Amino acid sequence: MATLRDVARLAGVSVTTASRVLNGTDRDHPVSDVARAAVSEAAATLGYRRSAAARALKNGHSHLIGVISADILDPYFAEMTRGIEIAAAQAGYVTVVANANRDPFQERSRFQALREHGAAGIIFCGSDIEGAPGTAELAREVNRALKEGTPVISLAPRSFASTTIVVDNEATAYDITVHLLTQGHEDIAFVGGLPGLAAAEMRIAGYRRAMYEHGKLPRVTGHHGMNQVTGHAATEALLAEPSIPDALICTNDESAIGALAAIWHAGLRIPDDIAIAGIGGTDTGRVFDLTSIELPLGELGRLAVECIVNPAAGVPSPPGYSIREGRTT
Amino acid sequence: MATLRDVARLAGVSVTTASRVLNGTDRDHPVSDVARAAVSEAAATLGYRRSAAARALKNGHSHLIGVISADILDPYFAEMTRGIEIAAAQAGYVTVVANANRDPFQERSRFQALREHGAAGIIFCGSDIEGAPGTAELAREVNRALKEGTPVISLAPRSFASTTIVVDNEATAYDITVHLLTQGHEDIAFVGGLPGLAAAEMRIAGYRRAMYEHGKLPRVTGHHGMNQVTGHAATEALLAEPSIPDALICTNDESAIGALAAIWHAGLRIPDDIAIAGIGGTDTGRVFDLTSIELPLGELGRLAVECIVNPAAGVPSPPGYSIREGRTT
DNA sequence: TTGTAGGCGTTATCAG
DNA sequence: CTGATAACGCCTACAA
Repeated sequence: MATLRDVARLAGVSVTTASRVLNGTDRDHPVSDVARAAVSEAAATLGYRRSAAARALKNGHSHLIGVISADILDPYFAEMTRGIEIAAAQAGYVTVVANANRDPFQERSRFQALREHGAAGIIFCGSDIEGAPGTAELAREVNRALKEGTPVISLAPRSFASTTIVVDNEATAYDITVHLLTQGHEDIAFVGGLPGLAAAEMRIAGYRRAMYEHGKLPRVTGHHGMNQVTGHAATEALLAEPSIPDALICTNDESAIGALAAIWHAGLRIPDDIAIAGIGGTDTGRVFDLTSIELPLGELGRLAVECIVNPAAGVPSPPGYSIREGRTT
Repeated sequence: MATLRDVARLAGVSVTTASRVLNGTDRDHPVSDVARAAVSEAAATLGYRRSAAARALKNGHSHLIGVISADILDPYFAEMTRGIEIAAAQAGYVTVVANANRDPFQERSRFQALREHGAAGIIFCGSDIEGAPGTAELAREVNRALKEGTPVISLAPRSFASTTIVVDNEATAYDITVHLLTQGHEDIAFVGGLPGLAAAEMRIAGYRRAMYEHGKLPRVTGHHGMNQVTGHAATEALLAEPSIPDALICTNDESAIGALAAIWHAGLRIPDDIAIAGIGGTDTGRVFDLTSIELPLGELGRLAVECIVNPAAGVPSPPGYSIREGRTT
């Protein structure tokens, strides 16, 4: 690999000058046109590429943004990640993605790896499970990072302290529930979630509040998963019960798609026999024209990157959401 | 941040000894138990974290594996990426993900960024479009990397030279087509693809070959997209035509899901009115019990990592595939 | 078994 | 406008 030294030598200037040209630092440290030209040409002929490692060593941090995702396969998080990646690339950063399965130990080891690599900031996608083993250790690690000046952003409710950019989970579920209630649905079941998972529990709380306020009895089922497979299974079980609900509110779009598949497989009509609504607003939901709470997933990612790249700007307030009325309700 | 020097000082040993303990290099360079203990303790109390930047600078490459994905939202590529991430983490590498939209210019700039960061290897997920502008520049860049010893792996047919691990796209489409044909379907249409996109064109070729061999007329539609939305649109258009086929083979599972949604929306029955098959074997397909060619996506990712982490082992032969018979045919 | 010293490629500082 | 030089944190010959 050609180094800055090589370029400087070939251009007949000092490494300092070469560095200034190649970094556009020639604002404050002017460089003659002839020198600039020589450096550019030398760099081109040598195929010079700067070393991120050396710069990171010098500057104390790299242009890396770390993402710790609960599940990179879940479109909900994938859309966030995509938003992060796009914004990061625009700002000249590259995105490091880690899969952590909501396991605090995995999260911590990935977090440490990211820190070792001098990440400029680390973003958590996905909330945590109350009291899960390893939570305290992770919190300690996050705390240290914060203390040392590395921004940590959470795009979901988390039990450790960090910059948080989230939409109000309780409110989303409340709103969608009220929406179905005013459409005339009476027996609305909630499908999906994970015991202790903050975001899911908040959604259930919102659902419950809406139901109580309208004098209906809440009914939470399939509280053991957040993906298509678990949504499918939970709905199948539900359909086998003596009384089936006339509408389903699912903890997220993925569960809703699973529910939709199950209802379709059972030969029932949507929404005539059972209506379905999700929370998320992912593309998959859109193709099935799923009624859902549309969350600005990519935008959340973009905002997180903003916080890292330009910390001075302060914490942005989370963007709003809206109800997308599809033909599943 | 505590440095190796600090740890050594606190432990009362030299940096060399500290380094040896902290890297497990004390195999070839034995360290006394007391020194080892002192170093470990010092590291712990100081909260020592090694600097990936410094190591990368010293070693000439970092423990980063780059992934350039056509679309990180597409489960097909996301499953590959997940496989890569898991294998990489196991080997002590972190995964850098870049989204490139099948645009050679974007691919090139991401590729360069990855190289600047000293990636140990770079993996391409998704094939390329014949003659797309920028292809030559990207090829040149890839060539340089190869020449300088950076492994480049392609998990899809690509026009530049690189280590390639792909299943036979032509054969997969041929097989699934024959499968439907022997089930008695006569008028089978092919849905989806992108003009010039290598993987898609190969699948179409396989479909054509099977149809010709069975004396049927091929019919390719919706040749302008590979995702759920385009699959949905193409199928809607198809259903509006005077004669509708009795089966659909979709270029990938995503298109197939889109097709399924369209047929469902149209009120037709699957497979009675129209059968559907995909190619991919992603989880979403599984939930809808889609008949599909099951590709070992995660495994492909794992193999790519293998190539990078352990180049001496040589290029693995691509794993096989199988037909998954669902209830959509 | 332990330590010393040089250098990886960059950039900031300071001196022309 | 230009350049010499000193770090940044780590690894590893080489020496003891």
